[in-house]
Order: sequence, then structure tokens, then C-alpha cells
Amino acid sequence: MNLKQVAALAGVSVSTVSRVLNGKSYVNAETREIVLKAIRQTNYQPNALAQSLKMGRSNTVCLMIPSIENMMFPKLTRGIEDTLRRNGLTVFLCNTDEDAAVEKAYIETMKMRWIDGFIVCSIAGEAAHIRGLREEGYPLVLVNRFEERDIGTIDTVATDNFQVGYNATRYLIRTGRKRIALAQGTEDLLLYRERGRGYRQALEDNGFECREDRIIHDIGGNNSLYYQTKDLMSRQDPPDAIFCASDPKAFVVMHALHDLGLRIPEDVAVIGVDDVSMASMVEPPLTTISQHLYEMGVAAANSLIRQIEYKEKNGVLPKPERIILNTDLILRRSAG
Amino acid sequence: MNLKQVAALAGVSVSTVSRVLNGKSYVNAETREIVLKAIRQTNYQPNALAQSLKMGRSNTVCLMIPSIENMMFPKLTRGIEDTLRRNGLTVFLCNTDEDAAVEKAYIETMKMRWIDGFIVCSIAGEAAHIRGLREEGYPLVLVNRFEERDIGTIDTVATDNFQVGYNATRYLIRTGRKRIALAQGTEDLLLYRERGRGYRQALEDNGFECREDRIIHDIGGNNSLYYQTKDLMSRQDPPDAIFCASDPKAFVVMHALHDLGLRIPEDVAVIGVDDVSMASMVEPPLTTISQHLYEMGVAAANSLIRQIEYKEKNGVLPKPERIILNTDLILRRSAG
DNA sequence: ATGAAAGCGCTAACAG
DNA sequence: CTGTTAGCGCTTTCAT
Repeated sequence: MNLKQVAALAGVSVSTVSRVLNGKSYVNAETREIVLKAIRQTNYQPNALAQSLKMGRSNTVCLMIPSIENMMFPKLTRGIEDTLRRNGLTVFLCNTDEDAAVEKAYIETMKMRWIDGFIVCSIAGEAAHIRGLREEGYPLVLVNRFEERDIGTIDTVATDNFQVGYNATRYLIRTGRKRIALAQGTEDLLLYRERGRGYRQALEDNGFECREDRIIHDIGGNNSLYYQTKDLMSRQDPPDAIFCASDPKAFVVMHALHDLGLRIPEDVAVIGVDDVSMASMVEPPLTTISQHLYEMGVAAANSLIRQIEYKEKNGVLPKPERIILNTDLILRRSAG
Repeated sequence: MNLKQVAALAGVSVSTVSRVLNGKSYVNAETREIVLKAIRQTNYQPNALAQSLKMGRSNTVCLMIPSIENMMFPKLTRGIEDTLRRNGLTVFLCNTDEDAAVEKAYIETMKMRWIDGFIVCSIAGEAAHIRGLREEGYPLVLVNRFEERDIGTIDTVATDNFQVGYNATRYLIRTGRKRIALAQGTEDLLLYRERGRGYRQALEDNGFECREDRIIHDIGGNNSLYYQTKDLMSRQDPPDAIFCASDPKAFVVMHALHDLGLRIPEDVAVIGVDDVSMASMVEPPLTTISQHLYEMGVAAANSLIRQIEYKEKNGVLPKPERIILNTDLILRRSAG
């Protein structure tokens, strides 16, 4: 069913039908009724592809993430999708595994579809193919993962990761812990470097020495973190608390602790970051710094919408905006 | 950059450029080189929207799920997306919260975009708007959630849920459990009715009485299952094992058990279904029936691709196919 | 207030 | 082997 057929049925021209459809122009009340009836009768739905082709806008947005299997993404994705949908935008889901080749291929596919913008959560290192998007005129927002150089240059949404590290560590100190370890994420990512910086600063501000041998690194794969935790705990003078730079890492650490027969929090307190849905379900329930992932998604989506609309109106992208989200300390039993 | 410009640069007509691009027709080797060079020079990428409009095919697929936050969907989604991407298809992610209004709105949006097909994991009850899709000629596959009436009528992908219930229960019996409870999902869903049927059958086959008061129901929201578990365990003659109809339910049940001070598996064994990524991480690690969710996604995607290709060739949809996946019992510490 | 027609970028039938 | 042209379905200017 297309415009032409509806027009024929109503006995008017296609332009008239088009006009009543998008209401931009005056149409005689009577003809409007006739057209409306024809539309109803035929159950007509406009062809979005044709509209996009004509208008140069697809009402379609690309969400690029390393993997939806990573526990932090479902909530974030949900916030993004809900918000975008309410604004008439549909989202293409692109899992990249941080494989630059996949990212590039997806970017090409999206460009071919005249995508309206990109929300990207996977930028690490150079990634010129991602950063270049803005220069090419595409609305772009970087969520959670980006570098210092991107701030002020590209729209970003993230939590204050220094505060995250600082507050978590400070809380551990205040509850009497003396030997606080850090289960750190990859320092290729600013967000983890910042959390680490917060950790060190809190230690320093409270007169504790920061011992590098109390920092273990989740280098991914093969349960490395699990074994490092076991190793860490079997040393002389083992930690009495572990700040885990993300909830998934905390789960691995707790798993290792359990297997060692250690009690949480009596022997060692554990605190995470994210507040993923499982955090309240594990034993003991995980004390964590909540990242408000859903809201982060909402913020990212809104930032993108703002760019799309601004560009539509002014032909250029607006000045980049930086959004920093609050965090909350969620007290549960694993620390406290 | 469009065909016309490339053609002008190469000094040929648009059709020649088009021809070298999709290689369907012979082009003089020399002209081909000239065109290829022009394409490279201009960094030309075809416009997928225009192609779709012309070809009546968008290379785009709709994935409709209740919510990506539900722990079983990330893996499934990943399998779907990986497979679809390898076949040149891009996926629209549609979270519906099982809200029929949202579902319908999404379906309209997708139709307007000339979507090539639907993968739906949210069908419960009537849902005529979903089932109607096939009659309207859209390739459609129902994953995991569907009813008896859909089998043979619509393409389906699922595990043998009767076996799931049977095997889980039988395992509990074989390991010496005597009073086996069931933490059941909503019986609005065939998949849970089947798991329940398997549970009852295994009980019967082994000479156990099936006591209805040992079946609790996850009616969603408000921690109902948590409190029901506590209630269940505080009765006379409490169960010594609980078969949970899904891993997320098992997590809630274990949480309640922990809070009751009960030991798993010494006091009560727990077994789940799904093998979501967290299953191996909780304490104690969860024994579960693996659903091979990633493979389920792969199978669903392949089923859809088969339909799309068949329809492209023959103009009609192929006879519906039913795919049933194997399961495996994953032994961990929560039972056994 | 309405219609005719151009054109978004592409493919394919038809001519040559 | 290559070019011309007619659409795919829509929006919008320009006439009327």
C-alpha cells in the first residue's frame, strides 16, 4: 500500500495525501476527511525507507558495545533503548568484541544506512575510526569509555571515576580496614586509571601507604583474577579488604575467597562498582558503588538526541557536552 | 558521494558503475578498472536505503525480547547477532517489557522499514499481532516462548523442556534427595508447564508422590519468590532439594536459603536451568541444566535466514521447521 | 487549496 | 558491452 494508491482511492493527488499525513500545510477540511478515510480503509503505513531517502534522515541510531554479555551493558542498553524509542528512534545493536575490524565494518554498514548517530561504549586507545565520526559530522556520544583528550572534543557520559575509587576506599578505611587491596581493571581504560587514582589518593589522605603488591590486575580470560586473588591472600600480611574495580571482578574475587574458606566480610571485606542486578543476590550481598547504569543510558540517549536535533536545525553539531553522573554507595553485607 | 558522481568521474554511465559494483553482468575489463579506480578515489559507499527501496529488502532483522536485562537474553542475543552479522544482516533491538502496546508499535515501525524478518522471544497468550506476522508473509521465528499451537505452524527454536524438568528432578532423586520442591515460573508459558510436567513425571516414575504444596510460583516482582522460599522451608517436613525452573529463580532461592542459615547443598540441594554466566560464580556454584543459549541464538538466526532466502527465491515462506536443542547437566556444588 | 513534477540514490529492463 | 530510462515511495517546490 503506497501513497499513490491511497490518493487514487481518495480521488486526490499524492501531494494532498502527503500533506494531510504530515500536517505541515493546510488542506481543506472536507478533503482531509476523505483522505483520512482512505488512509484508514487501506490501513496505510508510510514507507520509512523512502522517507529517509528523501529527508536524508533515517531515525535510526547505532549502539556500539563490546558485548552485551558484559554484565554492565544490559541496564545501560535498556536506558538507551527506552529513551530513544520514546523519541521515535530505533536502535541497531552492534556487538564488537572490541575488534577494530568488526567496529569498522559496522561503521560502514551504518553509514550506508544513513544512520542518525552513534552511541559508543567501546573506545580504547587510538580508535581513529570512532573519533573520526564526529569530524565527519555524525552525532556521537562516548559512554563510560574514552580518554582525557576526548573531553571537550566529543560528547561524553560517565560517572566520576576518581570519586568512585576514592569513596570506596575511604569507606573501607572508615570501617576499620587496614590492608586494602585493589582488584584493578585494565589500565588501558581511563575509567580504571581514575578508579585506581581515587584508591591511591584515599589511602594517602588517610595516612596509609599504597603498596603496589596489593594491586592485582584483571587481564581477562582464563580466570587470571581468580588465581591472583588466591595468591594475594596467601601472602604474608594478607589484605583485610579488597576494592574491586567492577562488580563482575568482585564476583570472581568473592568466588576465590569462598574457595579459600575465608569469610566475607569477617576476614576480608569486598566492595565493588556498578551495582549490576546480581549484586544483591550473591552471598553475601555485595556492597558496591552504584553507577546508575540505566540513567547513564538515558543521559547518553538524550545527549545524542540533542546533537541530532541541533544538527538538523543548524547544519552543524553543537559544542560537545560532558555529562558526569552521581554515584551512590550501596551498603550490603560484603563490607560493613 | 553517489553513483552518478562516481560515474561522471569515471566517464561512464551509472549503470556501468552499478554493474561493476554488484558484478551481476559483464563489464569490459578496462572499463571495470577505470570504474574501480573512481570508486576508490571517491571512497564511494552505496546508499543502503536506496538499495532497499529498489530491491524491496532491507537486510535488517527485528529482535523482539521482553527485556535485555533478563539474564537469559544477553547470551541468546549475542548468538543471534553474531550469526546475522556474518550473513550481512543488521539487527534492530526491541525491548518490549511484554507490553502488547509496545510490541505493536514496534511491529509497525519495523514494517515501515521493510524489515526482512522477526525473531521473537516474547510470545505468551494470544498475541495475534505476533502470530499474524507469518500470515502477512514475514519470516518469523519464535524462540523459547510459544505455545503448542505454534508448533508446525510457525518456526520455533527451543530446548526440550520436558526433558529439562525430568532430568533435573531425576538427578536430585538419584543423589538421594527425598523431598524435592519446585520453584516454578509462570504457567502462562508452555516452557514452564513443560518443565513442571517433567518434574512430576520424574517424581512419579521413581515412586515419589508429587505434593502440590511443594511447588512455589515465581509470580514476579516484590521478592515474592524469596518469601515463598522462606515460607516453604519453615514448614513441617521441609524439602531437601529445590528444582528451580530457571537460574535467576535459583539465585533468589539460594539467597533466601542463605538468609535462613541453611547450608547448600548439605541441608538443601539447589538445581537451576539455563547456565547463565553467573551460575558458576555464586556460592556455592550452581548445578544447572545448560540451555546452550548462544547456540539457541545461532539456530534462531539460521532459521530466519533460511526463511528469508527461501522467500526471496520462491515468493512464499517455507514450511515451518521446529528446532529442539540438547541440554546438558552441568554439575557444580549446589547439588551433588 | 490542490496538482504536477522533480529528485533522493539505486537497479534492471530495454536499446543499441 | 554500455547507455538510457523507468521506477521503488516519498516530500516539496512551483504552478495553477
